[in-house]
Amino acid sequence: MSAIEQFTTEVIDSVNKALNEMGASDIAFQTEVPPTDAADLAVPCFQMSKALRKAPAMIAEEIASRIQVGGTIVSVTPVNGYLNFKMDDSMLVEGTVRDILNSDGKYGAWPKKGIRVNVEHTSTNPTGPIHVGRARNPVIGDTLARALAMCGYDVSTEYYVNDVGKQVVILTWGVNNLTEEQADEERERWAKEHEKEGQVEDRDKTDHKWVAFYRIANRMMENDPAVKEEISDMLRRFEAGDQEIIDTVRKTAEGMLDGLRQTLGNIGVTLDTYTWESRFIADGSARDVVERIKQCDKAGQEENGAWFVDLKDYGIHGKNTKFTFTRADGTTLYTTRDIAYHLDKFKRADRLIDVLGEDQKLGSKQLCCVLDILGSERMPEPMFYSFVSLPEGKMSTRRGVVVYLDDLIDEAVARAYDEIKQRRTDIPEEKMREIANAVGVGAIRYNIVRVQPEKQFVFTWSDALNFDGNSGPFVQYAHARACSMLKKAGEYQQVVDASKLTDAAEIKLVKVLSKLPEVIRSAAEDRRIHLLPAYAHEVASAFNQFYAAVPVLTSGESRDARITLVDCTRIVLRNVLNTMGLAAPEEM
RNA sequence: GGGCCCGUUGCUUAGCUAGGAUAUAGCGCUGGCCUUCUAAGCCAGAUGCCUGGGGUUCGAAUCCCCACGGGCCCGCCA
Repeated sequence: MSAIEQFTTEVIDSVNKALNEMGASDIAFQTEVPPTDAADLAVPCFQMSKALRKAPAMIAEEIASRIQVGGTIVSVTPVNGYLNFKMDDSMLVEGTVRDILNSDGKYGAWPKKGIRVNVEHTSTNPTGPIHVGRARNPVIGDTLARALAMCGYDVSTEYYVNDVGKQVVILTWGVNNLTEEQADEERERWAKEHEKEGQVEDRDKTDHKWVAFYRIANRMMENDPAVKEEISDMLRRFEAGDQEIIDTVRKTAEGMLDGLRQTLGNIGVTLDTYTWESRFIADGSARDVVERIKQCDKAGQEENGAWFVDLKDYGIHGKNTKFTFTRADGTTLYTTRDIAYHLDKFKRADRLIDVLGEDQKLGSKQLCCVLDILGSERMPEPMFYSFVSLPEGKMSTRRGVVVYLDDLIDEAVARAYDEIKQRRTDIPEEKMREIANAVGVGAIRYNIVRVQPEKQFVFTWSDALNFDGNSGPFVQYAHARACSMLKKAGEYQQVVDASKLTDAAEIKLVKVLSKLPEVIRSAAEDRRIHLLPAYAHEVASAFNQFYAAVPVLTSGESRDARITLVDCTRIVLRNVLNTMGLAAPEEM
């Protein structure tokens, strides 16, 4: 048990004991971390007021008078109806420092739970590069997955690749029927049209190279009846299960995915499994879903050959209650396959989390309804994020109002490189590149997770490239600073001695360090991953204050204890950074 | 027309699920700090009718209702 947990337990026990003596044993109360420094933990007495028929202030006084300090509790004072408890600093310091040193890389982590969680994220259609709007998805998904792993879950991550349907078929037609010359022309035309946005499409990556084909194909389909017929024919053959077409489309999607995967890798996101949508057509499981729904009595209804389920009993309103799961020609729909996909995922994991754009809310709810109709006891847990827009409006690849993630990465890394180049002359070029990469990518990821997913997000370059204050680089810098001090320290004795760490800045720092396990728990269990950057900033900030307040390497008899504290801070910073998917550079 | 989400200072943001003590931080702004260990830093200061209106409560940024403003959804698309 950590020092803080011990303290909390003792506070609860002592209040319970006092209430017991007062003849009120069953009264519920809460503990909270007070906003003032006057206390480490507080118990508000307002709720007890009714049952005890006394004013909160009086209750607080009476309870306080019955509590004998001891153990980790060093004082208890009644203030305005609150019981303010102070914790013994030396126990906090020694307990926390010992925990951190013993656990090291595992500090903040929780014991294995033996529960498998599958996190599906990103899953963008393989028809073009990832733009910063969609970038919220991999960053949120990957961070959540890391937090869950720290929290003791067995985590797997998964990308659902959409290789079925009109979009990819159009792209496939373009890639296979258009020439490089046509694509070059298109790129030139596009570049001219979007000159002021500075958009280049000369990247040697499939996702960027192939958008030109995609755009031409879309245009031709609208204007050229012959092309339209050709594509429609491909679609028909695809749905009929023509293996040749299915394979060709799959190949295109795979090519596209190569580019997307590179981009994801560049921001530190790798996924364990890529599941192809076409699989659920090929293995017949989508068909099975159709048959199973049809057989549920209250469920399947037919209308002009197409089948649907009426969901009005599920709290769905208006015209959304009609959920169609087959076309008139008997073929399945995206959502039907998605049901098959979720049933498949349930075989592989105990809990499923889907990271989805807010446009998927209705679809996700309908999916859950149908799973319920099919008798599933488990449900996927969706996590939604709102869209990112640009100051000039909604992001749209077609209108060219878009910032590609690759461009953002390049820009951020370049800025980080300039920054290092300015301040350091002693680091070899290759090392500088490596640090610039860590810092640039860190700034991007941090900037995305720091905002609650459900909030709307307006992308600005100045925010995304912020390296100060509440930013990734700020935290990374604190880590690098700690590493640098440890390097300079040379020989020292690792000590756990609270009598040598008594400065207010030291106590404050230790208090902050002691919170990591609870932050990890809440980030994972409550899916509040934005707590991670907030906490990381708190640690870095407390460390910087400590750094300014107290000399470390030249501090005589406190030297070893302080260096040990620096090492603890280094461990905590590195662990939070890793949980957020940010690199922890040792120098910057 | 129906439904879901968001609305905190010049800008961005925490707190809201479990209502309580002076509402959290960052950017920007003003003024200080590099002969202590990395100034991507530290210190001090100014800035808020928590969108508006009702209600519940001893007490509301937090819960309920109604407006207003912004986003998203309502295909035999994916």
